[in-house]
Amino acid sequence: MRPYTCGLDAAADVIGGKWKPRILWALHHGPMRFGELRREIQGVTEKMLIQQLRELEARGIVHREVFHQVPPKVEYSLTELGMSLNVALMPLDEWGAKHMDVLEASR
Amino acid sequence: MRPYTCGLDAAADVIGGKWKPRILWALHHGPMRFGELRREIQGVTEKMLIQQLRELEARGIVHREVFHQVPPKVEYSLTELGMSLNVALMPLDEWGAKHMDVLEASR
DNA sequence: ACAAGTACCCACTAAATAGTCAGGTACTGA
DNA sequence: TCAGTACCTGACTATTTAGTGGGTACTTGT
Repeated sequence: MRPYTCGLDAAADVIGGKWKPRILWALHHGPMRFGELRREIQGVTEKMLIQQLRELEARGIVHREVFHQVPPKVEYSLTELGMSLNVALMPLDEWGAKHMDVLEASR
Repeated sequence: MRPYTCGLDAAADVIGGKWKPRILWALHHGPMRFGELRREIQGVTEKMLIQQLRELEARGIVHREVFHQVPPKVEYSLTELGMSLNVALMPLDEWGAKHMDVLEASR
């Protein structure tokens, strides 16, 4: 595991993963339950969603809160760090949105 | 190949790949030859570097210019689109740099 | 003659990542 | 009792991504 060579390198490592950007995007508007996330991010399997959420949790990006209820309720939200990450991601989102057509065409 | 759901999704697809952020970072200061890039981005293999460069070229992010000389010379540089991407990546780089210590610790 | 530098390509393997499917608990409502 | 919801876990497979080691063609330096 080589050390990060620049901030971008470190950030890429955190958001790398097929579903992480979508998760971050979904959580932008507030806390969400597991099931809500699953419905929101269509195409993701339960397993992958859990896996990616756990990774983001381990990195301190998302917070996982279990409510001891029946049926069970688990809420995921962005931490302070997660929110600051999302802020840093905004220009990138705008860039992607702006050039969406060209990008769609070239893949 | 699902359509992009948001700009972030599209952008992540473009910069996704083990070496792409490093390449973008390296080209930030101007055009570079293949060999220079290889030396700059230590740890990358020739094959991966070529592969990722080709992908970035196909996406319109980098420009490849061949000089018909012996020994051969090929120069890679950022296109307008590539430069705008790099600008959008700057906050992310800063975020990564700022939280480098926490991020290093949690992997 | 021969190694070294330049910018690659190709076949193959290994590792990382993602997906499928079956299960498991602790309930609620019919 | 039986289906249904919510939130998972673990075994296994498939796909994608990355790495290894070889080869090309040509020239300059020793």
